[in-house]
Amino acid sequence: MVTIHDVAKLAGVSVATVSRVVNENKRVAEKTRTRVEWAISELNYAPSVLGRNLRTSKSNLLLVLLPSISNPFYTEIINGIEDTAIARGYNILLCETDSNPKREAIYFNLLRNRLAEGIISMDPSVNKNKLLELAESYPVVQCSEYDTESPIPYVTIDNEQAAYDAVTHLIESGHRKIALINSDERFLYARQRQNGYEKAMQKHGLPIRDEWVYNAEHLRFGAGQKAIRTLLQLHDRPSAVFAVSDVYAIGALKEIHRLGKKVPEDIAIIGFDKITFSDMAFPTLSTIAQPMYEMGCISAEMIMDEISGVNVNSRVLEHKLIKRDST
Amino acid sequence: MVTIHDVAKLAGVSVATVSRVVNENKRVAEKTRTRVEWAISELNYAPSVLGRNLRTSKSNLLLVLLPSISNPFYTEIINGIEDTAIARGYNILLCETDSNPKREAIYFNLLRNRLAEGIISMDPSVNKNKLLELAESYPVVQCSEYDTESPIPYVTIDNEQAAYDAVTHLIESGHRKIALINSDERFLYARQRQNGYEKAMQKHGLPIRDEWVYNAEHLRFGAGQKAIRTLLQLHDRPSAVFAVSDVYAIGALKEIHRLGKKVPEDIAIIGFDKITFSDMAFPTLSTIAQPMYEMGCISAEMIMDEISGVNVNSRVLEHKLIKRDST
DNA sequence: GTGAAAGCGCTAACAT
DNA sequence: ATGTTAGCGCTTTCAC
Repeated sequence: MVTIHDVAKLAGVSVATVSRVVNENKRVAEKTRTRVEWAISELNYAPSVLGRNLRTSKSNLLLVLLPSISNPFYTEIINGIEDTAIARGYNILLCETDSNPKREAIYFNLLRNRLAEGIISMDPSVNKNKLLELAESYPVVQCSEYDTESPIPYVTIDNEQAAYDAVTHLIESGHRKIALINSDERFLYARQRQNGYEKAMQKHGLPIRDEWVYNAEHLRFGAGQKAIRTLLQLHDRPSAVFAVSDVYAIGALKEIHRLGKKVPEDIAIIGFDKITFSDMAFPTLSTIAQPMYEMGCISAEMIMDEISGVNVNSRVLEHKLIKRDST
Repeated sequence: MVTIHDVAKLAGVSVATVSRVVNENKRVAEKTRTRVEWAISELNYAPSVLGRNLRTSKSNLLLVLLPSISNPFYTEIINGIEDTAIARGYNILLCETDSNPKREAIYFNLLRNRLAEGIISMDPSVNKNKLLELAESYPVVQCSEYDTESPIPYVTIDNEQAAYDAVTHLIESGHRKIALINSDERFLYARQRQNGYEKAMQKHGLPIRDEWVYNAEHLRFGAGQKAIRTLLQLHDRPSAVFAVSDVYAIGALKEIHRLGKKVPEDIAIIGFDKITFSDMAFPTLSTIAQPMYEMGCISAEMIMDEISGVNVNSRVLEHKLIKRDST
């Protein structure tokens, strides 16, 4: 490995001068600078991030914590984070936790070791206490999922209102028996969307039956298929379904079709997120659009501001009802 | 930040002893070990990756280079890489290059700086020369895309044979006019699959018309939609299409449906990869299954073997024709 | 069994 | 304008 010493030797200067050139410090004579730059390219020298970090605690690296890379919802947020980070000279390190506390701990340590300068958490199953403890000493931002009672800044949408809008759309389309495919209630967004569902139903004097609320296990197409199978077997069958994720909704769409029924005639479906696939499904999926890309951009801005000592405020962004063929 | 010195002080020992305990070196008295361990947990100490790396060049970090996180094809490979790496104590750093040489350079430097110990490249647009140069000094493995003439070990499938199988399936279903939706011909897989397409056509004495070969721009659904629109406008229209990616095929499926035509009656479609969504599309997509997860596992094994000095050989894995409703 | 000290590559005072 | 040097947190000889 080529070190700063090799360059200094070849250029016939001290390591300090090389460091000055590399860091674009002004106080170097033009002639010296040229010679050093020549030596650098001659040796194909790249400064060690390790050595630099150790000295300056500056890695220009951001950690992004997410439960799984397989969900397209995160994919689009990440695009936003990346573009924004890159523009300000930061690079990101994607950390898939798989909801595994051990892996989470490894990534937290990366931050505590100053290998990264800040962390954006999108993991709903993150250990809230550990994250809070981390946030006391290091820059932390939460994206999408957050904690109502913690001081950690976040960017999100109004999940309750969004769910309310989705269900109201179904009601206004003439549905009275509306089911909910929810994910794990441990997650804040799941509870908030369930609240929105319930409020919309109550507002219109519609009954909520326990058996119409289905909690899916994993965030996969298969879970949506299983959910709709259960719902369709009910004695008192719902005529419409609100799924808290497009992934569930698309699985449901597929399964309904496989069973020879029609959407929205036999049963209407609305999803949540507006992932790219939602427009490729048959029929096209009505959904609640989250500004994923923007959420990514904003959380990246927030974390970089925090790092540079600027005060940041949480943000609640706008969602949008997208009416398509499934309702 | 808590350092090894803090722990040493609290435990009343030297930093060397703390280091021994942390690294599970045998030569520490039971009593001392207990006291040190107590101090560690008392202070919530986590060894600095930075300091350790600088000394040992051991980061237990793997770099994974990919063009875009949005393609589900990569997602499943990454799952395989992650599971395998984690099992052997490595963590991975996902690096999205967006086919941008500058970003590529940043990640290469991470390797040259020993911040990571090896790199798995899945980027078809990677700079072959730079990668080759890197491979002379550091562990490098290519996954899916590779270079026929370079000594860098790779894991892939037989793209030509797989494409041949896909097209043969269409021919055996009675099609004679078969179009190809390909991606950028700069990519090896694109050229190989085109070869397979041509060989299958020639083998059965079928004509290949230039206008039946469409090169899409970006790997997005929209590109598939655009491609099929062009193909359907041809005077001499193909009755079947082989798309080199499920993403193109699904876009095509959607567009055909939107135009009021039927698959496979009006036009048959076969894709490539077998991404999860291919089974959610309407109709379900026939495709060539790549063992993505396995490819990930094997490339991870390969890179870790390389790192530990074990000799590794390139691997060509089996593909499989999946007949579903679109053909 | 344990400690002292050198040194990994780098930056930033401080000196010249 | 440039060089000298301490020290970032850690591991690892080499003494004791």
